[in-house]
Amino acid sequence: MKTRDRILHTTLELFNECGEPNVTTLQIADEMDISPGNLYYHFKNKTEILSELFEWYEKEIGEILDVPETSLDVEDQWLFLHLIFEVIARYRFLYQDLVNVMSRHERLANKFKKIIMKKTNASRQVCQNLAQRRILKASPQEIDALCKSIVLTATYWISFSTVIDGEQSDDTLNQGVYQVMTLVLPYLRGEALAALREMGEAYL
Amino acid sequence: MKTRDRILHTTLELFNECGEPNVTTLQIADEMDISPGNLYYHFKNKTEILSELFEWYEKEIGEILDVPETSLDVEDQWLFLHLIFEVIARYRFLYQDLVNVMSRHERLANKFKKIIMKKTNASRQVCQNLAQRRILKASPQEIDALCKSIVLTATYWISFSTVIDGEQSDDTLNQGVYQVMTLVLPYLRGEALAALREMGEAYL
DNA sequence: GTCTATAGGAAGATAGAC
DNA sequence: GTCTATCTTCCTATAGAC
Repeated sequence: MKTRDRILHTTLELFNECGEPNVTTLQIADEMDISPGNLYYHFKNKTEILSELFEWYEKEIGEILDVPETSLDVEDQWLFLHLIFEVIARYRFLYQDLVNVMSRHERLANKFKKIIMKKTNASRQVCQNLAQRRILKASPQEIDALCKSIVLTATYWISFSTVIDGEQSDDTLNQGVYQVMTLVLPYLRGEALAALREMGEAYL
Repeated sequence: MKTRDRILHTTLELFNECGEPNVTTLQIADEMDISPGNLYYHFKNKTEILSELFEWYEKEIGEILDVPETSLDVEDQWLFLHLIFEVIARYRFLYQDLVNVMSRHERLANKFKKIIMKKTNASRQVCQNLAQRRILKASPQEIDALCKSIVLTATYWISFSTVIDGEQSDDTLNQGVYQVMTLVLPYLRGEALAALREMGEAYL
């Protein structure tokens, strides 16, 4: 792996572990056993590293969100949710210092906002589709509020469980998926409700 | 007002506006037109100011949470929720850089965790009470998950709306209360459901 | 591409006069 | 109680040799 790429990977790891504001360029260089001068040969400054990591994130999340969800089975939609959670976990440094990072980088803030919108729209499509197929019963306002709750939960789940559990464990993500399930559950009817309840058991 | 108190008030304002990590002791002193030396006469360091502000927060939130909620009418419980949101808004700097601030202050992290637990217990009591009175219909697991969602939403609502709306407006808090309402709504039955729906209209 | 050395600056905190 | 001056430390970023 080229030095430039190693810098990006090391930085991502340190950001996730210590929080972006707490990581210095010297620390990154130290961790890799290169000199700070070398780091600055590859990147103009810390912001440039951050921007490139954000592009990685944008690409990965985009690839998932761009799949037309309406074509999916109900079960597949939980897989879809799982994939979203996994990307968020991989770039959790963005979420754990969200307001802070975004307040210092206006360009990223706008892009991030768009991604949140995209997520909200994706979950709205899923819900409306389920409503049409009579699997889910909810008014348009209820669907709007539900989707907001889904995105809010997905956005902050990892931070929240870090606060209450101290550290993340292996099934932090599973619990997040389960938590989103419980948001949708009361709106489901008949056999879909039973099926989801059963799936939920597996997560407990 | 004594200088010591002025420092605390000014700091709270700056923390909420700029984020705790972005506020320096010099900035606080400048804002008040005193010297940094004077500030350090009243407080040993920045952490000591933060700790005292946290004690304010702890006291204010404690006073609300210590009211026995089970004695309240359903309508009063929304007022209760509103009061919680107001305190969170007054100390929003804690919430906007939650992971960051807590990772640098272990003592505060433990206390904050306890407050989250207290909030979860309070909302569980409310829900169980409503369930006993047959106003709410949900299994114990459902109540657990619901309460987690309520606390998660209350915790991150202000941050979330900052991200999606850019700035906070006057009814950010109202929208937060509404959002929590929509979490509870699908579990309500009969006239309580209708009453809450009606209340919800007022918030839209 | 990589290193060493260092400039330049910001932030936390202290000393000592008034 | 308050000020000015200053120390120290840490971090970003650059210069110049190899």
